[in-house]
Amino acid sequence: MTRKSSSVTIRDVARHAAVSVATVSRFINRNAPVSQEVAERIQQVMLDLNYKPHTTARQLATRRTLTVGLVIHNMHTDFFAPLLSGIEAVVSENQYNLLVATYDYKTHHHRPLPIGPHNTDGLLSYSDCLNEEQLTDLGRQKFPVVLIHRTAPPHLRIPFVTVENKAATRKLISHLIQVHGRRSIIFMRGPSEQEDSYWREQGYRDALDEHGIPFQSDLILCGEFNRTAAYAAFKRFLARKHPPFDAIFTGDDDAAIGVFKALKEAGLRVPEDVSVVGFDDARLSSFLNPPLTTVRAPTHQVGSTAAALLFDLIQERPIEACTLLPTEIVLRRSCGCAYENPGEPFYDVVR
Amino acid sequence: MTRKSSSVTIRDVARHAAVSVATVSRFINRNAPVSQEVAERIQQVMLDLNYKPHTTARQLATRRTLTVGLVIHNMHTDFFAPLLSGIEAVVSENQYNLLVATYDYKTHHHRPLPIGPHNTDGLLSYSDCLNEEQLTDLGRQKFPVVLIHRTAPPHLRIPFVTVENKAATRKLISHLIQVHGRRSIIFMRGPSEQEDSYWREQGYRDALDEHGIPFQSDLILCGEFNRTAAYAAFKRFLARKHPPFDAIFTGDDDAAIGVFKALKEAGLRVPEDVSVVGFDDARLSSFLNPPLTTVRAPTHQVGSTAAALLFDLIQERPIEACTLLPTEIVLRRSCGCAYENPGEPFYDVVR
DNA sequence: TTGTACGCGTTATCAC
DNA sequence: GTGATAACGCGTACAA
Repeated sequence: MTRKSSSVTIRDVARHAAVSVATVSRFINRNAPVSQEVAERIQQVMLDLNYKPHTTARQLATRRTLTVGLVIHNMHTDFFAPLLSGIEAVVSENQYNLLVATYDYKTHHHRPLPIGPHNTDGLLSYSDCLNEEQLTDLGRQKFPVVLIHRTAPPHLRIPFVTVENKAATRKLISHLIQVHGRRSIIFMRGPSEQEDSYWREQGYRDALDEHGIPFQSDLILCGEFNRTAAYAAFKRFLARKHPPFDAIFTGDDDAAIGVFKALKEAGLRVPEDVSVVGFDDARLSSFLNPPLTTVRAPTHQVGSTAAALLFDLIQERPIEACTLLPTEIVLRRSCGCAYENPGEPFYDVVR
Repeated sequence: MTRKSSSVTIRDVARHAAVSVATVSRFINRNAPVSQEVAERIQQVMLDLNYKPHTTARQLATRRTLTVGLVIHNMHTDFFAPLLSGIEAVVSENQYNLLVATYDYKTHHHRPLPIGPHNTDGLLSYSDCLNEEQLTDLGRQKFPVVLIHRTAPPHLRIPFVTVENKAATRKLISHLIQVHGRRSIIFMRGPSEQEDSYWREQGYRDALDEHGIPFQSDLILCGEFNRTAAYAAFKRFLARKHPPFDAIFTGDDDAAIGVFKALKEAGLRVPEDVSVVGFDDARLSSFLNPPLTTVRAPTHQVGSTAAALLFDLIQERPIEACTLLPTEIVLRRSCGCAYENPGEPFYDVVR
């Protein structure tokens, strides 16, 4: 195969510096001593020729890509930016590259995963983008994977990072009951296979139990963690025969936006008529009208922690298999709380 | 060099199927006819062995990475998600991979660009992440680059995609003057080398001229397109001896959030005392209190257009060198407008 | 400290 | 249609 290549290779450098390619390679990778004068000569030639090592060739020779991948459903949520930001910080700190792809086995299952052992050294997978079969397959190859916002299938030892959902939700629902006297609290679920949603619901049920309030399946809606779906679901709920309600846990902050709109259209006031609370403390939540009471999830930290774990895995350091990051409730006005200190800013500028 | 490699290669497939690697390669790439029975045999062996072509080796042989890169300052802005989303859609549609990196020559200039000809087939560069020298260097190598939200240095033929800033800003400022009778309008700049900010300022000046209002440099502040910086800058402005003002163009929507807070703390009402307008129509802008009057910038489309151009470049199709996407003003309440139609939703759920 | 020579997994050219 | 084999650019035993 005779191909002309315009780019300058390590061979060109070696020839101009009158040394062997091995010596140039050693100089570049600093993995074996090179005499002072030879080093200087190579350095100069590299500059003159504007030599750049060819990443792909290096990858093939070393069998390492120095790249990690992130697989995620989509990028439309407020969740995405802080998560990616946390990941990217750790990745660049480790001098690695980051490949991102949107993928969901439910819609893409006919297609192979765009990111995997063939082009990365490790993978971060968000929620249920990958199914159990895919995870099993990766596990069998001992390919480094860290799961984000989901736990690992029991037979696989895949580390994961998620946030504490249950206790925080329980605390928030208890707050609605104890402080604001709410007793008919709607719970909006997220996407069906979402673990966060499952644990939040457990917290909700626990809080009801704790206060002797019977669980009513009529008060369970599906907001899909999404403003549009939540809006539609809540409109349908209002339109049909429904039990009375005085509060809503929207599932997440994005869904709260849709609920706000539906309530507004129905002429219901927040928080006077209905308390509304969310989950995540997204970037916009404190700017909603009224500001949203919610649970703060350390999304940036979820990303950085997951990435750090992935590097531990890649470098074969011992790791923590389960990471549950702490959350805290943030009381604002939508639940009925008021700022007692009038000097406290309505708008939080610095987060 | 003797390395044990656990992965199954094209050679293994060839051996098991009793054909040559060339035939297997042809079958995989469908670039030459292969007899029916051989094809079936290869297919079966590939399944049995769970063979996956090695991307890196393929890249080295073809000299193509099937990957494009995005270089961006940081991911903290609301701007980032729709931009990336637009890019990713086109990239995956073209069966390419996307490498993302945060980089800014002003802070990273000691480090080489993590993404470039060595690991991608093309580059998208946001704003002023790369300096002219770096762009010149890439241009010399005829490496495909598309700039986002900045124009190309005049001597380089690098296509770019940005939005119409000047006319929209002029229209918005004129609206403040004509409809709301504002005449002392603060203008907040963005980061100093930001071209968007420059053109928005031209639009501002034109609007003043048009209505015979003298330009006052005392009314020019620097909000940095950032809520925290805008808050601080505006607080300083209020604290010092300053001319009277009755409206503020905040530069972008993020900065408007900081301005909202500072006004609130100063006991000034929006829009009764001061009209506030932004630029971008970020995801949260219609949810602010009051909803923000602004200019809608098609950020998702900026991303998808830039990516599409990059593929044109890579595939050597003819391209449009300059793309200026249209913007439109969005009147909400912060300028003083009210919704005339009471049925119109306060919250826009579907964008 | 340096050079030689081979291997990494694939594509593509050539001959058959 | 098919097979043998030289690239692709670099890393690294091994020998010197």
